[in-house]
Amino acid sequence: MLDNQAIVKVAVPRRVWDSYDYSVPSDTTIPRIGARVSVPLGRGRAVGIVIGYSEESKYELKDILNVVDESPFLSEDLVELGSWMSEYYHHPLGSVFETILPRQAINGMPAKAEPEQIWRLSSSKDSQEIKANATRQRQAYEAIRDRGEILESELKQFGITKSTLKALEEKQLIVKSDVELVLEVTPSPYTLTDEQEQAVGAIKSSLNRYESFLVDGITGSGKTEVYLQVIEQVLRQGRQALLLVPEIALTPQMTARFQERFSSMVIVHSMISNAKRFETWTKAALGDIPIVVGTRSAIFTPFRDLGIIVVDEEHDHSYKQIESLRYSARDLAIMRANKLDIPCVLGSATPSLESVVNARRGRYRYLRLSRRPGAAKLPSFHIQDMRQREIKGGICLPLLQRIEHHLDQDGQVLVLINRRGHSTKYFCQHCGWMAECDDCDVALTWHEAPARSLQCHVCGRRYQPISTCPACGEKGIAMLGVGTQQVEEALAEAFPNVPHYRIDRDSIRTNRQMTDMFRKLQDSHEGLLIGTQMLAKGHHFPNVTLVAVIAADMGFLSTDFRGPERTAQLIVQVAGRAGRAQKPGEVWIQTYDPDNVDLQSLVRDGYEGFTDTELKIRADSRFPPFGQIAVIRAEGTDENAAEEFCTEVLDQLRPSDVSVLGPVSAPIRRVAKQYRFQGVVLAQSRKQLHSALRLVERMRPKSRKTRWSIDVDPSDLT
DNA sequence: TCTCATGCGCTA
DNA sequence: AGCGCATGAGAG
Repeated sequence: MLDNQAIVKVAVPRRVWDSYDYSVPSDTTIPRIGARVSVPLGRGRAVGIVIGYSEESKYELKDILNVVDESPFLSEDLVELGSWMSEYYHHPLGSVFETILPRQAINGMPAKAEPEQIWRLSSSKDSQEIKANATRQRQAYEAIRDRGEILESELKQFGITKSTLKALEEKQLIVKSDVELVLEVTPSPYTLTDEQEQAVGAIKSSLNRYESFLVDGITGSGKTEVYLQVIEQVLRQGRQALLLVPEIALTPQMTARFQERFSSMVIVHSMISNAKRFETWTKAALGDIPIVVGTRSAIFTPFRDLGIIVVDEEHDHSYKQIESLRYSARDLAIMRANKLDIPCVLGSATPSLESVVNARRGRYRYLRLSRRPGAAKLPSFHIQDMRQREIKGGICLPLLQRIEHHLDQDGQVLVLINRRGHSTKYFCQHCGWMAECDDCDVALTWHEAPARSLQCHVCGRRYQPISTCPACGEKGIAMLGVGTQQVEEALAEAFPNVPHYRIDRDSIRTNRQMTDMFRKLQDSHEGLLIGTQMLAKGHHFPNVTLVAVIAADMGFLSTDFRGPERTAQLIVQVAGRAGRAQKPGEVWIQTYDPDNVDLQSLVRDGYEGFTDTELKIRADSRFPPFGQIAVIRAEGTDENAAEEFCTEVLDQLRPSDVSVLGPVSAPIRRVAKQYRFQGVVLAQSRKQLHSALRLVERMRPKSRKTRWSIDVDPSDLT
């Protein structure tokens, strides 16, 4: 081997902690950082990413087999981000790149980007030539006509295929051409409020350098318009933009707003096919896509020249991946913006406590949008003490009367109950037996719909209903605990003439169903909506004048340190969907614990008041954002092995200057036959936390059946 | 992760 | 001895 041979450091997509060194044959051009290379690995081969170079290596090196990409597949900032993630999340470097890269990239698929096609009508012919039964063709034709011109990829989203377009093309009704990346912006139809103006100005003044902003804007205050205007500015500079959204299926108006405003945009989300994601990647990397809108994993999209990252609804927990590599896309957005020296905008009506504290400490610039454009008023909050009240379908009588009152006044009522199903307990009155999942340590939920069955809400397993108790043989089956179906049943009985709609995962499976239901509601005066947290996202309900929160206690009294935060966010988000028109709304929260401090401050001083109260509690307990936290989890079918390994890891941590709590079994001890144990690691500083975790990160359980993980900045302790 | 070497229990 | 399976280590 020659002395001066080039050596590349390659991250191989396997569960390994370090990069591997390979030599580059002298007749091969040295691959660039971020490029994929095919390398021999053990007996086989792998496609990895070049993450650096080296002068020498202590290993007997093998040559790389070939260079897959001439221009880098991952931008350099993503290569750095990958290494940073491996250290920060204490996760093997190779697995980190496995998470970052789309499947096709790991399989070595070449990154060739075909030019995007755009369709428009041809001048001469008219639509008479489309046969009456060719509904797809008509649909495509009309979409193209209505928009003037439209991307083929957008048409595909409406379910229009290449063959449909080809048929229209042959009829000479439409023509296609390659997309020229000319930015087309439809002017804003809105006049900005002073606050919006200020926010836009502040962000625009720091384009081209790193700064983070927290846009704390109540629902309806026009955060989206702020995003649109700053992104427009970034695009005018010829740079690209990344917008992260919680769950694209539930944020239709956000994507619609962007599509109306900008000509070429691509939607990426976690549900999209791998092929599509790969294509989007290669195009964004080449600079052929100006804006990418996507969920969590879109944070790993490579860009040629990214100019801004916006994280909408930054408090949303779907930004945190809760398995394997447990990253937070919101935190990575900040990291990535910092590395690229570009601004990062976090927006929310209910900012996370972390972000609130970061803003207060001056790490983020705080931008507040406290007013709604137009006359729309904010709802008022009230507590309904339900102690010693008669209860019907989970709702106490005074609240039921209030619902009646609002319905009489032609107002719609929204009832929030964050539990699917009919009854959460199914038991024998005679002997006390209760239906539980065979594979999990949880009670089964009784469902009337879509089929009468018992369901495990943890693993999804279903069971047939029974008429006699399997323990004592008596016919004494009864139910307790209220879910959406039971509330719906009770309200339908109480108000038989009012149309009611249930919104949960069982009743609404597609975005279309949601939209249809939403339309019906808009057209009618009266209406009862009963639903879960699905109500907190996406659609607004302008005719709703009363929001009734049925089971807030579960959340506020939850043992999880983030329970109250989540509950407050959910209530405020749902409240924000209501009463946007002239009618001011009311929010009533029924509770058995009216003196709860979190609840009191929420009702008295709104989300901001809640934030102050809850931050004091967090400060006292040294939990985030006033301390650094990680959770060690171990699970396996062998209960003792899992617990022992968890103990072993925690014992290794104890001597360092962190506090270690546990091991304890997880709140649900067994899920899908796996016994779960966990421990909490609390530290004063990041440095302390990470040097402690470094001691244990490479530990391996005795048996392969025991699996374990480190969760840095956990979103909850479940 | 994937692959291979090792070693143990079981059977004949 | 020979087979199947679980376990542990290494890959550059």
